[in-house]
Amino acid sequence: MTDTDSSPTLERKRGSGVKMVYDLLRDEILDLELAPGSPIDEVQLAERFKMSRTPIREALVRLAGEGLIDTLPNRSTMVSSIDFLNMHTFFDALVLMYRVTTRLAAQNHRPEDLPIIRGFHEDYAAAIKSGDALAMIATNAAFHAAIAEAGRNPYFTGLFRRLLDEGRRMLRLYYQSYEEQFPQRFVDEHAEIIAAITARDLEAADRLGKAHAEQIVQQVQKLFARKNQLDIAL
Amino acid sequence: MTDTDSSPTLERKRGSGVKMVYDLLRDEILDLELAPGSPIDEVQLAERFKMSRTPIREALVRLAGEGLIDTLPNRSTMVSSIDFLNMHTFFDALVLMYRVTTRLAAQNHRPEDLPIIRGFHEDYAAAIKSGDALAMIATNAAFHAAIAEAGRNPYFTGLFRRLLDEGRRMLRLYYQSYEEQFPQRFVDEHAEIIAAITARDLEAADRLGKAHAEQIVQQVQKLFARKNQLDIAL
DNA sequence: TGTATTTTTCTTGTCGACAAGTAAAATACA
DNA sequence: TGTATTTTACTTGTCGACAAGAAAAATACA
Repeated sequence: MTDTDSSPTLERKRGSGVKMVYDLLRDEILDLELAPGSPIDEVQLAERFKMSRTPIREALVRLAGEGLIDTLPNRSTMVSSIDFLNMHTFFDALVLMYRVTTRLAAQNHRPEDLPIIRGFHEDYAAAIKSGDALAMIATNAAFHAAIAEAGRNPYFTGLFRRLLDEGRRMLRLYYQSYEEQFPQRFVDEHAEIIAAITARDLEAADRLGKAHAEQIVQQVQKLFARKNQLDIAL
Repeated sequence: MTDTDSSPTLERKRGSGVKMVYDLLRDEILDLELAPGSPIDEVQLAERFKMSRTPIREALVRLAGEGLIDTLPNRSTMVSSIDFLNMHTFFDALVLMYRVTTRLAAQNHRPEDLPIIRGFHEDYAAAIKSGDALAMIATNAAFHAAIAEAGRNPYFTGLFRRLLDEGRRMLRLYYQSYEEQFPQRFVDEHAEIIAAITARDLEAADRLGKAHAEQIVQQVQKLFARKNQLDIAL
């Protein structure tokens, strides 16, 4: 292995470019660094990442497949908007997935899953304590995603992940302007959920998952209502 | 608009190429004309469709996003295999989606949805009568997809459509060698489901959707068991 | 003859250039 | 001055060619 390469940062491994662009754009979209409706320009991205348009294009096709960007044929492509009118369909799906993934975790989890779940549980508790709203969102999502993985149904985990992503985007929109606390109660509920999963108590897991999801949805809706009220007042 | 074009078939509209390739390959995969594991060669497809590899590639990226093909980096890409080991996760998801979409249809359907649903119901009855197994699969899927649309939750309809696609592929595998009848009973159950939706009876819709789904799953599993038994005997 | 190494072949990944299509700008016309 | 039409500018879609990586084939060596 002769080390004659002089520019290590410029030379990426073949195929790593699309993944990098995909991951980065995905994060920027979900973190609202790229606001909904923002135009996405291929040549601009090509210059930014110092590669040709081809791999950029592939990343964009993937993102479009997940509904994160919208493409108008022959015209432009932009970050997809958040559909507030049909938010209830989102909440319906979210609650059901919370329920079913928690139940399946109680049924199908393996011993090695529990430490992972507990780890995210502690991260979440820490986020609550520190008052970092964005960390709360992230760790809560990670906690429930880990539970879903332990349930071992890829169809459900797939949908659930998409919903959590979309939720991340929506919450980010509101937490930009507010510092809000998720109540301590959520931490206790997480602990109960872990107990039910560990005990393989399907019914309890189902019930707790549903109740917890509805709590969260209520909290979010309360947040939205207050925000809208303020918007109207201003 | 001067009509100087001499070769109408060769000149496709800009952007229509990827859709054509995508749709066609998708159908071929779901109909098992392309068997699971079949290699997919870009240049071969490019020659077949008389276009460059670029639009072919875009179609393949889309198909990969839906899990219909698997790509080994720098090596090959092939039609994704059917996972028989974890078929129960597929059935779990399918039953739940049958349930929830039927319930939501009872809740959210609009008058204009019912004729569409009834239309597919009649198509299904006709398929049963004619004994055409593949038509049974297709019309049954169309019937339930229409119900899901009437439920108006894009998250659920999205997952459900994917599940129905995957089911189409699995059943196609078994109906290649067998001529099997779905019982007349399924037609009656469809009629009951329509009645519950029309009456906006959520609980009945939920119950019927679940029972119907479990019937179908049982039927399919029975089919699989007999097929496997035969395979062993041979 | 059997194994390690090199060479070849084949497929995918990336590139730069060009063509088609659309929106905005500029011009013509009333 | 206001509207219709042409021109321009810019973005996306497609192409052909080349480079990188990996498997298969061929060769060298014991």
